[in-house]
Amino acid sequence: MLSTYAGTAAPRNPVVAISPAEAVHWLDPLAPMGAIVRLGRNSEFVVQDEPSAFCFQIVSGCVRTAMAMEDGRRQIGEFLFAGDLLGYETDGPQPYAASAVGDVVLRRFRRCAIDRLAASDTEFDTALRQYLSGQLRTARKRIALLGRGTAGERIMSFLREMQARLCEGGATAFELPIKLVDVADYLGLALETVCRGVADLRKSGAIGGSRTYFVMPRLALRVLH
Amino acid sequence: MLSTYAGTAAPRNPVVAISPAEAVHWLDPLAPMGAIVRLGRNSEFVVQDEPSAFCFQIVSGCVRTAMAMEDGRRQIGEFLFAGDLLGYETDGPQPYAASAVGDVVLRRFRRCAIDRLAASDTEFDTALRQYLSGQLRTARKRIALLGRGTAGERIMSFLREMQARLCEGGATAFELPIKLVDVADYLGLALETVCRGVADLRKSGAIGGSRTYFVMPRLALRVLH
DNA sequence: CGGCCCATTGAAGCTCATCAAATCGAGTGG
DNA sequence: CCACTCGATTTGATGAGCTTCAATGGGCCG
Repeated sequence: MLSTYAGTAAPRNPVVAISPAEAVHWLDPLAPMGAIVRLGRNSEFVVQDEPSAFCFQIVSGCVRTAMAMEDGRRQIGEFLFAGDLLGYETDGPQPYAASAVGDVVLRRFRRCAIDRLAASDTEFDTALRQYLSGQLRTARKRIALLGRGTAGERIMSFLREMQARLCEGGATAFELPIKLVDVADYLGLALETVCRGVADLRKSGAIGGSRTYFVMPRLALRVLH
Repeated sequence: MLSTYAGTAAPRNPVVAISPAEAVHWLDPLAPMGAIVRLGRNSEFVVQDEPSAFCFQIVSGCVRTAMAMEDGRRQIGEFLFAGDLLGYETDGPQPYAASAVGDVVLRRFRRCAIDRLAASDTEFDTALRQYLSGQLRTARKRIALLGRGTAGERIMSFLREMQARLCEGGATAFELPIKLVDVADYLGLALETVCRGVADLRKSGAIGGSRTYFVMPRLALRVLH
């Protein structure tokens, strides 16, 4: 596992779009220093409680971070998609493990390479800071969701997130590449609760589609932001 | 409210301690640009959903950030104490309001002043990045706690946090300056649940003290990290 | 001494977790 | 093409943990 190739691939989901076709990503300047890594479904490439000198940019596919407790409880920290950066913020034992949800392609960097580039490249430095700020805002929204949101709200919020990540432009339909177990551990719910919640949303007409296919309504009607 | 003075005060709870007596904080280089603000109990100085051009360093006292929903539910994002920085990560409408728990003294900066200093001072830039990374790690621990922790675990985790913030050196006893309502909204619980949880911890001997006074045991025995 | 804020305790109900079993769908091999 | 298998989703029944509502008690300040 964790095979390494020399090569590049154009990252999707750019933060800065210069032109519709040729997307520029803030991590691009770092690309030459990155090794491409290809992983199969469920392979774990960051181990909980062990230090890791690496960060990863998702090139394609979906990655999850997960914190496990001794008694089997599990919390998923985030799902990452093409363009996202993983593992920068923790130097030392990693509180969350990271693994591939499906097949993924990653670009691997040493953490210090990022720090070094930040020290010399002001633009990159700003982008990194904005990235961290954004992650922090996102994490805090999730704190409110997990602290005070009902099961239905958590599920709807999750689906909106996925819509934002998985739909091109203003599209509203997507195929969810994530299993219910993972969704449940992401939302702090039981798998059955998620299943029932989704069924309820479908029966009430709040969303459309069936099984792993979702059709979201246009407007964000009162979904905990 | 929100009166402003020119003046300085030595920040407690430094991130970098050069000598025991003369503590140096990473925000110190910014101090000359900051205005001192004194606020009374419960005064709100950042309003939810409204933009704010300012960041604040807590000089003394305790501050809370809170997100409120239309139906009265409320989530507290964090409690901040002397030395902490608030409000850097969000430029634009603030998802969380900020208010004083008791009387507080703050130092106020423009957000752009921080960015400007970061661009010119490498050491400060690094410290800022480490600060953001630390906040992110903290927020993600909280996500696991709120997603999967029981009431008892949340409460114990909160008390440990407070011990870390409020106790000098290795002390284990502290007076909690925060009301149960706020603790409840911080932990995503009902205030009665917090009250009962604390009572249970006391009855079982897991902690000591009474009312707002807490005596923690020495070792961290299985408290969700 | 009275009023107020907050902590505390009790009782009842609801949401969600847990346990168990049925069903579905995608492969896989005969 | 169909039977079989395995992983995943779905549905049902029951119960635990937490919330909610209500009332009491305790400390502090005017």
